[in-house]
This record gives sequence, structure tokens and C-alpha cells, in this order.
Amino acid sequence: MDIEIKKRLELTNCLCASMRQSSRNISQIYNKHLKASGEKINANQVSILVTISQVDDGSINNISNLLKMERTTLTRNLNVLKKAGWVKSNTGSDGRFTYINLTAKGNKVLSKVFPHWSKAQEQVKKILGEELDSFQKNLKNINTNLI
Amino acid sequence: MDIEIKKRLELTNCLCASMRQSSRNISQIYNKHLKASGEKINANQVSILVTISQVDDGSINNISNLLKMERTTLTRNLNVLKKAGWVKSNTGSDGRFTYINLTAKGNKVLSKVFPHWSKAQEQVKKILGEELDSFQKNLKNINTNLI
DNA sequence: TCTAAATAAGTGTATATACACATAATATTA
DNA sequence: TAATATTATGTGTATATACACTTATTTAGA
Repeated sequence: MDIEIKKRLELTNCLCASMRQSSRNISQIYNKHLKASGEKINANQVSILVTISQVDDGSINNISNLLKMERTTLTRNLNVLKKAGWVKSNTGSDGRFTYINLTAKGNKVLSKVFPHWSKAQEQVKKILGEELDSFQKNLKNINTNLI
Repeated sequence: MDIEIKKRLELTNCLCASMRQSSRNISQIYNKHLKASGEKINANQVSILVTISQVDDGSINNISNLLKMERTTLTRNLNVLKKAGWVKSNTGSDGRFTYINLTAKGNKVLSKVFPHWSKAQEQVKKILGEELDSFQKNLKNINTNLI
């Protein structure tokens, strides 16, 4: 017994699926541009590095809240960044906390990849055209109110 | 030497990062609702099942094009769906092709989870409000023109 | 002060994603 | 027809994601 046509039609307009698809597509664009930098880095890693660069001695919880990224996901992502030498971590006086900071190398790589990231950003902006502002507003709305 | 403030500010408005964040957030909403169905299924799997249900004997390339999902990604995702018994595959006269179809169980699970998916969809629609149409248009625009 | 609660972070496991490369089958062409 | 090109798919590897559970440290309360 097949699912009814009406339900199937509704399901094809799934906002989650569209969102994931866009996320994949946009990520690939950014990653292609970043690859041209010669650094083995991707868009997700850039956004984590930038966030870390904005906070002094941010904890894992700290950074994961700013990124709205599941803490355990961030932990795994940080391992990759540490392995690359872009990030260092150390324990504070309160032994429960792990403080995260960029290394000099991490700062350098951010500067280096910036122009390539910028090209990707421009490409996506161009596609959105005059809808850019409303689109960004919608994303912010989702990321703020969806909990 | 830290990255310049100006560049850092630009990087914090990364469309890719916002997109990925929204994608994570929305996916979690859908998955929470789907979990209430009692089926071990997620939003990504639902969207793949729906696409398969729309095509008779679609090939892997076929389905991956419709989903705009990397072929090798789809292959791995299909393995999970096969293991769950929702999808079957068979080889045609042209031995290169693998034809994908839903099983009866796959159809049944789609019907079963539909109301839960629907609640998630409503929740996200509500947040977008009157911006829904323009937002969907923008996503479609991205998914069509970003290559 | 000793114990229980609270807080911060890590690990096990499973799925999702994609690039580079490998394999298998069919079609084309010399 | 044998060699080559094309087409369809799979595999190796690495990263991303998140839920359930565990561990370690500190704080609060009896």
C-alpha cells in the first residue's frame, strides 16, 4: 500500500530537506574556494577558528554555545583543529574547564584563507541578490528561535 | 599576529556557517518529532525514502540527482535504509545499473511517520511566518543555481 | 568533613558527507 | 573482434553530527 499522493506531495516540500540540501551545496562552494588557498581547511573549520579567535580562554561549553554546535560535536571538531596545530587547549585552576585558544599558526591560516573565503561569500551573495538581507534575517531567526 | 578586526567581522557573517547552523537546528527539531513516532528514523532518511517512492526503478545516479546529494553519500545512506528493510535494490539487464525501490515496510514507515514530520514542518513554518514563501524561494534558488 | 548534587568534558556508537580512487559492465572504434 | 572509452557504482579515508552514557572535578548540604 503506497503512501497517499497528498502526503507525498507535502513531504516533497520538506523544509529540513531543502535546508540540508542548501547546506551541502553552499558548503561545497566554500570548500572549493578554500581548497585554492593550498591549505587543507574547510568552511566549518574556518567558522570554528573565527569563533575561537573572538574569545579569550573560552571553554568548550562557551564556544559550543556561540557556535550553537552540540558540545560533543565541537569536541570532535576541535581534535582535528588541534591535530592541524591551529588550536591549543589548557586546563585552568578549576580542573573541570578546558580553555581553548588559537595558536599563531591558527591565526596565520585564518588570514591566509580569508580572500578565498571572501570569493565564496561573494558568489553566494550574488545568487541571493537583493534577497540577501531577508534571507540572512530568516536564518538568524531560525537559529535564535528554534529550540 | 592576529587577524585584522575587519576581516574577522566579515567572517562572522559567513553565510555557510549560518546555513550549516540552521541545518543542524532544523534537523534536530525534525528528528525529535520523528523520534516520537517510535521508529528509528531521521529527517534525512525520510526525504530519501520519499524521493525513492516517486520514481520507479530509479538508479543511484537518478536518485542522487533528484536529491542533489553526492552519489557516494547516497550509496552509504542507502546501505542504512536497506539494513532497516525500507529499501531494496536490484540489477537490471544493463549490469551497470542498480535499481532502487521502496519495500512494503518502507512505504508503511513513511505513512506512519508522516504526522510527526508534519508537526515539525508546522513548527518551522510558524517561526518563518509570512517570510515562508520568500525563504523557500531562496532555498530553491540556491539549490538550483549554485553549481 | 563526608557525601550527594551539580558542572564540565570525554567516549561509544551510529549516521551523514564528500573527495580520490578502484572496479565492473557496456559501448565505441580502429 | 580486440583495445579503448564511457558509464555506473563501490571503497578508502577523513571529517561532521548527535544521542546516550561515562568520567572527573568542584560545590553544596547534612
